[in-house]
This record gives sequence, C-alpha cells and structure tokens, in this order.
Amino acid sequence: MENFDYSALSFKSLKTLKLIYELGSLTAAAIELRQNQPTVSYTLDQMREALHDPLFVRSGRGVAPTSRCHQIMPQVESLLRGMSELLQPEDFEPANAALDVTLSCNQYELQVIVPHLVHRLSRLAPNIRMTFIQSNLSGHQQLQRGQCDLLLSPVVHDYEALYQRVLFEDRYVCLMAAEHPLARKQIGREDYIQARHLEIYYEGGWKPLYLSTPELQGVNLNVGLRLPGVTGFIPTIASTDLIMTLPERLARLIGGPMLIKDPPFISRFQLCLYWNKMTHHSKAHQWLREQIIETCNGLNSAEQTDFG
Amino acid sequence: MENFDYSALSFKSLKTLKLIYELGSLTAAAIELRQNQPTVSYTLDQMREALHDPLFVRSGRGVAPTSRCHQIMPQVESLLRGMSELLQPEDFEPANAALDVTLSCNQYELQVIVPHLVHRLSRLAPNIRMTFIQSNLSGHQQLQRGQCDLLLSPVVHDYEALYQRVLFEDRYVCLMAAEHPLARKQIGREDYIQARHLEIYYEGGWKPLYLSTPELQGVNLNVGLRLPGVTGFIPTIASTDLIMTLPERLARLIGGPMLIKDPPFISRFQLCLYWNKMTHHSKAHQWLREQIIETCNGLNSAEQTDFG
DNA sequence: TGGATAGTATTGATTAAGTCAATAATTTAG
DNA sequence: CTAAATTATTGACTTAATCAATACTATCCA
Repeated sequence: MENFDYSALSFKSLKTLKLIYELGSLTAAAIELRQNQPTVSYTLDQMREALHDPLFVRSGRGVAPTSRCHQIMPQVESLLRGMSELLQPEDFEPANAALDVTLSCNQYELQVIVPHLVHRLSRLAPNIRMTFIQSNLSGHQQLQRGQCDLLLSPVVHDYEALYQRVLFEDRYVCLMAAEHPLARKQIGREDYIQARHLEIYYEGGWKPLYLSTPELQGVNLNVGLRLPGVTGFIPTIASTDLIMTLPERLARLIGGPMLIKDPPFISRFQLCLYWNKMTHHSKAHQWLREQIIETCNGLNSAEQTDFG
Repeated sequence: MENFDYSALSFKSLKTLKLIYELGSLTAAAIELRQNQPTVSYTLDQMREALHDPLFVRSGRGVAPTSRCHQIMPQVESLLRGMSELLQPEDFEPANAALDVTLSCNQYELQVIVPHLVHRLSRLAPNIRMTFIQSNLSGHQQLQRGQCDLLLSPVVHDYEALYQRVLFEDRYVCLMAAEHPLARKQIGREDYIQARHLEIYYEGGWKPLYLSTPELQGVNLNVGLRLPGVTGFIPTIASTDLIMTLPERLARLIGGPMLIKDPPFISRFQLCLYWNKMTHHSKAHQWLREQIIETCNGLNSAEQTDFG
C-alpha cells in the first residue's frame, strides 16, 4: 500500500474495466457508460500502466481479456461491491444492529428514565449495548469531548455545538411521613425553613436546583440527616420530623406511603436530552434518540410500572 | 452499484480518509500525504457529500470521527487492502498456483514432448490443469482466436501478432526392419522411390514436410500401407519390405528394434512454441513457457525415459 | 476572562486530469 | 482485396485537483 501509482484505481475505472470485460468491446462499454469511446480507451490505458499488463488485446471485432485480466476480475468485482456498499445509506434495523452507546446522566435520570429505556431497548434492539456513566457537573463537557454519546440532564442553558431536545417537565415537591406535623397544612416559607430536612448530597458536588430559588437565597436549612444519594429505602429511615425536597417524579417513585406536598416555592425544570455532532447523522442514533423521547412520553401516562 | 456519485471513491480519497482517522488531524494527514491541508479538506468534503455524513467533526485540536465514520472504517481498510493487492505484481508460486491452460499440437509433439512436460508439471505445479487439443492445420488460427494458449508446431513462417520460440531441430529419417533389402546400403533416390512405403495420414489433412523437398517433387510414392496416425505398434505390423519416413525423434521413440537410416534427401525442420498477446505478460505463463523450453532441452540429453 | 496558539474552512489563481470530436490505424468478414 | 467495424491517437476543450494566502474556530494558559 506504499508508493504505487494508485491514481488509476477508482470506482469509475474499475467499473469501466468490468464493463469492457463483460461486453468484450470498448465501444459498447462507452455506450453503456454514456461516454466517448476514446475516454474508455484512455481509462483502460491508465489501468494498463498501473497493472503492468495489457488487460485486453484486440480480438475479432472487439477485445479479449488477457490471462491477468481474467485473474484479477473477481477481485475487481469484489472491490466494486465493497465500494457500492460504502455508498449505500446506512441501513439500520433495530432488531439486529450491534451498537455501543454511552449515556451520561445522574441519579434522578438513572432512576426515573433509565429502567424504562433499558426495558424498551432490550425488547426492540437487544444488540445495543448501553453504558451509563455519571455526569456529576461535567455532563456537557463529557459530551463535547466524546466521552459519551448522549446526555440526560436538566436544561441549564443552550449549549452551542450541542443538539438538544426537551423530554418532559418536573418540579420539586416535599416528601414527608403521613404523621409529620406539617402533614395537614399548606407549607409556608417559615414552616419550611424551620423544619428538619433530609438532604441528599452528591459526590460530584452537584446541588439541587431548588436551592437556587429566590425564596431560599441566603437561607441555611436545618439539616437533620444527610444521605449520599437517593435510594429506595427512604420511607424506612425517614423519621416523622424529617422532610425532604426532591423532584416529583422521583418522589412518586421512591416515596412509598409518604406524603407529597407543595413546597413554599415554585421550582420547575425541564429535563433534556443532549447529543453532539458525532452521532447527529447516524441512522442508528436517530432511532435511539427517538426511543428515548418515546420512553419519556410513556412516563406521563403509565408511570407506575416497576422495574428492579 | 447504480447511479451514485462515485467519483469521490478512489484509492487516494480512501487513503486520505484512513489517515485522518488514524492521525485525528487533517493537517497531519496532509503532511503524511505530502499535500496541502486544503487539499485534504477538499477531499474530505467530497467524501462527506458522497456518504452523506460529516465523517469527522472538530474536536479539541483536531477532528474526531463520527459514529458513521467509525462504522465504515473497517470497510475502508478492507477496500484499501484489496486495491493494493490489485496493484501488486502478479505473484506466482508454481507449487500452489491454479491455472487452466490449453495447448494445441499434433501427434508428433504429443508423443515427443507432452509426456515429459506432463511429468515435469505434475511434480512442480500440480494445480495447473492442462488441456491438449489437436492443431491439424489451424493451430495458428486457434492461437489467434484464443482457442488455445499455447501451440507446439514446426516453424512454417513468422506469424505476425504471435510470439514464438524455437525449441529444437529434427530431421526426417527412414525407419525399416533390420531384414529390409535396403538395410545394408545407403539409400539412393531411386531406391527410395521404388520401395514400398508405410504412410501415416492425418484426419485434418496435414502433410508431412519431407514430401515438399525438391528431391520428391512430382513423385508418386509406392504406398503399401496407410495408417491413421503413429502408434507404438509400428514395429509389429511393419513387414520386411515396408519403409517409413518420419522425424528422427519419433522414430527413436516408436521404432523399437527397427533400423534408422538417412533418406536420400535432407529435410530438417525446427519445432517451435507459439503463444499470443493474451498470456504474454502473465507471470504464470512465462513460467510455464520456461518449463516447456527446459523440457525440450532435457530431451536432447536423456531421451530414453519412458512415460506411458 | 482575554489573548496566543493550533487547528479547520474558504477563496481565487494555477496546474493537472478527464472528456470529446475528428481521424488514423487495425482487423475481420465477405 | 475491399468494405465495415473497431481500437488507438491527436489536439482542443472542459472539468477537477492542487496550492498559497487567509479567514475562521476552538482550545490552552495566564
């Protein structure tokens, strides 16, 4: 693959060669190719020089292939098939397509979306292998650097050079035991501030969005318990006097018998799917993104399905 | 393989693509290719259009392949390997090479040369399959029409558009029983003409060359027996008063205990190997022709080896 | 945050390659 | 040996490839 005169080898010239071979005539090949006969002659000359063989010799009315020509023809045809495969638009059949995809997200998305997505994909495209990594604070950076193919994250602002699509909305709510003192009244700002809180913290240093609402600026909450992440046993360990603030969809998922109540502020956010230029045109990824969107649409109607 | 814009697919453009992939940089690829960076950019643009995908996106200092690019890369590499194989000079290893060859000749060559040739080939190149056809009078025509790849025939004159190589010389001799009346004397012209002859005739209408010598012009030989071709049992059926005129090498081969004597004329001829343009450049055929030449050289020294 | 730096993309001029029409040179067929 | 058909050659012309200069874009680092 080194210092050859490879200029002669192109899809076009190989196709010409094959046509001459099949038709036994330069003129006929030229007609088939909608070219002039000297053009075919010129192309053949190039091949002759590149392959150091006449390839065709005059014979009867037309030309006959040389021994070498016979010999290389199968390879020529194989190359032509290979090249036209390359030109064929990417064919993607979910049922068969093998694909490695890395998706970055955090606890919330991992609990609310991922189980449903995995379930759907295992049915429709069992050969897609998904890897999930933690976003922490650097999800968009991971995506821009190609460390992941997809990112599930709340909208913060428009990232240039990234594509995005809103999946659904959510809001923060308060979760508390049915026996909690605040259980029977609307929670006011003072109630909220003075209550004992169960706080979830994240190793990556991520702070929940509701802490940025105007109502809570400059406030130090009275934290009675700190847990490293949301888990399913929250109802078991949350004592009567603790309240917890978390997204509604997550609260409904893990809250069990606990009460969900409005907090004394409005904190809505949108969850968004991000991807980058690398996968934007891929038929497989287009299909995959569609699956994520539909999975999230499905969440609104049938949220209660339980996956391990 | 139909109406694509295949102009972008060439050895060169695929090589460029692969280099960008390996180096992650258009500039680096350009240096490696001893081209300008815009040239690489231009080539990449063509591929992008042909494959309907960006293939590479800017990333860090350089570019990163898209999903599609990753996907097609094995195919690209396979095509490059295939193309450089095509450019590689024909590699011919006698021991393995499979080849079909058709050789045209007549009885003389079939008896004198072919057994030795077959023996040699079955040892050196067992996968060459040889087919032997009868030349009769149209050997050169067969060769020009590609009905055979090789022709063994006495030199008649230079055939344009055919390649040739003299293999050896031979001459006509008289073969007779040891008890023949002419056995003990030099055969004069009158002796020869009045003797009873065993004549070999050929279905194709071929006439032995010695009949054209000046000494035999206008002479009708006294033919006592006509046989359709030379066979090994000539000594058995040739009675004491028959003489036979045939090439010396053939006479030695089939004459058994019979006498070989000079005829009353000099009739030498050269035996020649002919081939055509179709196989002239083929390494395999070049080797094969060499084998025929060496087989014939071997005949002069060790003619007595017997093959069925 | 704002250059400095190291890339890619774009542009216009230049050079090389591909294509065509006309015709010469071959080869077969009758 | 001529007529017909086909490949090879030539020179004009059109298109594509290449280059140098430069605009543009994204990182890196203070």
